[in-house]
Amino acid sequence: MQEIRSPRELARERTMAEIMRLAREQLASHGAAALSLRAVAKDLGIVSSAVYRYVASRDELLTLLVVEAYSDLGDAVDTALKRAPLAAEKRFVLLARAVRAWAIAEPARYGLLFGTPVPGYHAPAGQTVEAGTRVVVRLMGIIEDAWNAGDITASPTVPSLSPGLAADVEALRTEYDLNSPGWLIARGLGVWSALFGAVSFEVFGQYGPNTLSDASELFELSMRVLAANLGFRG
Amino acid sequence: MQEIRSPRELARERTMAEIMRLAREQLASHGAAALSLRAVAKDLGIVSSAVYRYVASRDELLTLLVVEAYSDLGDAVDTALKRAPLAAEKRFVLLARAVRAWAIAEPARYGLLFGTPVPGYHAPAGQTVEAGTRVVVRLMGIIEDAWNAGDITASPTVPSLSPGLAADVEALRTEYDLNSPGWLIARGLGVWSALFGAVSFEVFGQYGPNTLSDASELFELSMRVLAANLGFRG
DNA sequence: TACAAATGAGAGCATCGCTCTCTTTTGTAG
DNA sequence: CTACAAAAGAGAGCGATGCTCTCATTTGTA
Repeated sequence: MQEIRSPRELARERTMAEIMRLAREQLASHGAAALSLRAVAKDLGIVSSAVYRYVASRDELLTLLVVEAYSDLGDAVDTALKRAPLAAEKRFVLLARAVRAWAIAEPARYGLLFGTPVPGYHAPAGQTVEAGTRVVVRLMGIIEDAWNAGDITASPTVPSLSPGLAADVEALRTEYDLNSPGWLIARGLGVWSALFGAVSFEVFGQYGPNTLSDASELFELSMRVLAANLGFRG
Repeated sequence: MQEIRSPRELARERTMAEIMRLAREQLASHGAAALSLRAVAKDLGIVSSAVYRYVASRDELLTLLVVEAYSDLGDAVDTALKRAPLAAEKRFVLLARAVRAWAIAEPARYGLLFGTPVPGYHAPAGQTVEAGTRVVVRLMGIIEDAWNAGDITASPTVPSLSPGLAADVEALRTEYDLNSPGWLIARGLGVWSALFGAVSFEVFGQYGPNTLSDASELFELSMRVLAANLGFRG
């Protein structure tokens, strides 16, 4: 299945990869909203208008960065779960740690994915949505496996769902072919947002300047509480 | 304590308030990073350089908006808790709903507070930090009252804290004069971040385009789970 | 080798934050 | 009531930004 690539295509791909690399650098050093096509062109040794031969607009470059970042985050999570132990709680904690570690290592790219939507920019539905679901799909997979293995204790509280939520969850269940009960899926969504809430607070500095000397310990505790919310059998 | 205000001061305050109003409008319509001093000046019927008589820089205007937004959010929470019932869980849910309602009504200002830090902008420690603590102080107050009233059941899981976290929590306890045990305070911090995680996911559209027809029901469920994490007695 | 496509250069437009100088308004002190 | 100083606004200008247009050059290939 080796695609035949002409020298032209190869050169184009190299330049494109270089543009992405420089854009990633700028993103990391100056932040998402300060990403400048002119600066990328200058770093590339190219005049600003020439970069439009490769990227249609600044927004398109942002979209490429978003998709790439989602992909890298998904890869980081997959790698962490690659040869992980079977216990659901442990797998959940590994997933959570992988998200946190990636976010701390790449705060600007994390902010691009989970921070304020950049002004005027709307992600084209198709490309980004699929890439963005990898983490939650993995999370749901862990929950699903635990449920099927009987490793989830019965719902401690609030087992019944309101009708609208029940319908939404039912749609998710059919779309992703899930076997878990509705209340578990709904809790999974809540745990999902709570996980990213903890990571965002830490990465975005919401805990304040001097309140936490070691946020990782609070994170570990919170993840254990979230795991308990899912009813994972100890 | 009526300050004597000269006509000059009054005119200045009026203009300043007008600048803030127009800035708030721009923030809402075009997003935080697109906030433009020149556009504010134009809306005000003033040339761009004249606005620098009132605001030293774009960053200073952003700081003013941040402080004002924190203040409004704090007011919204305080109002919701004003004549609230005494049950801790109910008070917690009221606080959570107030945060969510404010965030949905003012997504751009919410993003200014809890989204990606704006590029190059660093909040001056003094002004913003104090304003930013009002919600978590209220949350801790609810927890504290419940604990003192004996309305919190013993820690279901993970009662002991790792040493670093224990030290951080101890510092918080003395600073805010809290009586609650360390594990409860730590859980409060986790619930705090989880609450804002849920709100951010909804406001920033992280749940995806078609996954939730009514996010409020998922929110209600998640808040009940978080309340249970705090051990509030039903 | 000759041609066409791909690529780059350069000028230009409207916008931005911000600084500088100059003019006008405005409150107030004498 | 008038004269003056302080405050406020006007305008030009600097170095940026995203993006478009036209023109020149490079480059693979037929």
